[in-house]
Amino acid sequence: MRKPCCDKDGTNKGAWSKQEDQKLIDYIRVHGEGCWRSIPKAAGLHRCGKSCRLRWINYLRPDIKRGNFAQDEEELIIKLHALLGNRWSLIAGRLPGRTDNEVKNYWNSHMRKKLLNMGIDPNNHKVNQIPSSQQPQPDHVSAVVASMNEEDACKTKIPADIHNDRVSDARSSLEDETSAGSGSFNLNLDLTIAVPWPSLTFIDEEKPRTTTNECKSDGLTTLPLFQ
DNA sequence: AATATTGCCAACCGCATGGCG
DNA sequence: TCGCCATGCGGTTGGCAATAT
Repeated sequence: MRKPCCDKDGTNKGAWSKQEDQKLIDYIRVHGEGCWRSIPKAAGLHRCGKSCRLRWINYLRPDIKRGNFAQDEEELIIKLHALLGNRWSLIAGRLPGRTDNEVKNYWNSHMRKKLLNMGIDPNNHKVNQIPSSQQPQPDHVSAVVASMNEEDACKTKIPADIHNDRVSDARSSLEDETSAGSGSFNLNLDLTIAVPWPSLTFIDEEKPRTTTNECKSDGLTTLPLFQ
């Protein structure tokens, strides 16, 4: 039986107070991120390290972009989701200032519905046989999907592994998708995306995170599958 | 005005993974 | 090679606000 990630007794749960936020911010400003398990004690917080990490990453980090998603962000999410599946951290990594939790929530509450309304299955991005023709179209979302239907768009091979672990099953599912035959459409994978900013630590030389297939050039980072 | 329903989002939980001894 | 530990990730839940009845 796995031990709990932290001592459940004596730790606060639920919403964070302003005082707690401030303590965490102050601590990280001085000491930086790292060793989340020891941060609560060091910062004088009655929280588990996991909770601190989540709070910092999803809410307190100074570079978080809050508010509605822009049109191009939506388009990017759709493309990336078609490509990667529910790899929210990877998708968020391509959206400067957005967190995986935010992208996930936005997908589940907005995008999913939007696609369904358009007669598109949000899980596999296939157009349903009986599209809901009542929907007002096309907006930019349907335009994205339409672009994904273009012939010859899917020239790109999926690399052996993008992130080594879980992406591989996204890859296999994508391969199923793209090789499924005439029933499925091809995806436009021509995505060249600028490096989001420092939070892309997995390309940091000091922390090589198994993204051996990731390439950098001219200040842009492009996943091999997007090249 | 009161109650029920729905939607959103912050936070939690459990599992997977990688590093290290 | 194995086991432990810390961290990261994705799915799920709980609580609050907005909306409908």
